[in-house]
Amino acid sequence: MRTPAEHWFPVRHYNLPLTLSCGQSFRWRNTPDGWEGVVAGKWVRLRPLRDGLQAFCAEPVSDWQWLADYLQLHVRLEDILQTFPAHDPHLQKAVQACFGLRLLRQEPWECLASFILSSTKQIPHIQQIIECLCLRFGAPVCVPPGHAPVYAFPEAATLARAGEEALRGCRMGFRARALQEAACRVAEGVLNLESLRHLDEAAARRQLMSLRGVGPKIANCVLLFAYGFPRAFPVDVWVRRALREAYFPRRRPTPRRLEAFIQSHFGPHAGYAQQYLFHYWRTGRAARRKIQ
DNA sequence: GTCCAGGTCTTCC
DNA sequence: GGAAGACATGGA
Repeated sequence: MRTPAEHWFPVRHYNLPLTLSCGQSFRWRNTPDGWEGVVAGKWVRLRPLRDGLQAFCAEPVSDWQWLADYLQLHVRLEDILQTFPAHDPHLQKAVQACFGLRLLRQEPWECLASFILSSTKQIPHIQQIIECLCLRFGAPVCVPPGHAPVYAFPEAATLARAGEEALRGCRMGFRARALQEAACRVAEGVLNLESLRHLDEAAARRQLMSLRGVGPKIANCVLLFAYGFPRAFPVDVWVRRALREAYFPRRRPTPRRLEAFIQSHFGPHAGYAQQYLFHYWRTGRAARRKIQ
């Protein structure tokens, strides 16, 4: 009989619901008992509790560092926020509205595969596709007694073997080809995702963009959410909208000028700023227009 | 029925 | 180098 494990992490300024639901990861579910997901192959339930987070696992855990790393609990949010431009009312409003939003440090393969599936899809659809993928191809993980079965994110080798047609069965459409090819490259070791940790940002981006279906946006998502490159700045439809409305209301900047603006304006933690703008624009646009 | 979604690739000028 | 269209699917 395995004994479940419980742990309390002290941390301040950590908005757990926002962090787990803001579109950087896709497998967390809000249940009456807390937020449930799979990290490092383990089923986890998380709850905000006092000045910290309470974690619950179905198996014994001797060392919780893997979860602290995933949640980036050592990061002092105030240190990051103070690097943001002081005179930027748009970003300041976004920070106020989304205070406590954090960036996670995800497993590279799951992050890469998830964002390959994200192109021109709404977040709920991405979640549906990934759930289907885990159900069909993922290994079962240990859950509490009586809990519905939960599956890990599938290994690259499993998806490589499954083939494109089987992947299409998860309703991912044309993205199946890119996912299957990426799975093959990773499974064969042609692309070594672990080795990217030792490269600089530009070199790691080039490696990721060598994959079909991975352009600058998806590469930047992986650089930011899985490898923690703090300046990586994914520009999707919402962030492009935010940048145009807030900083370029009159004329559209060239891609080169936009890139220069991003890196000079948002500073060393541009990626964090991006996530605040993304979530603020995506969720609060209608309400914000009423105020203006 | 039409539009749009955490894009990318190809073609064409 | 940049604009336009194709690519699948589902929800609003």
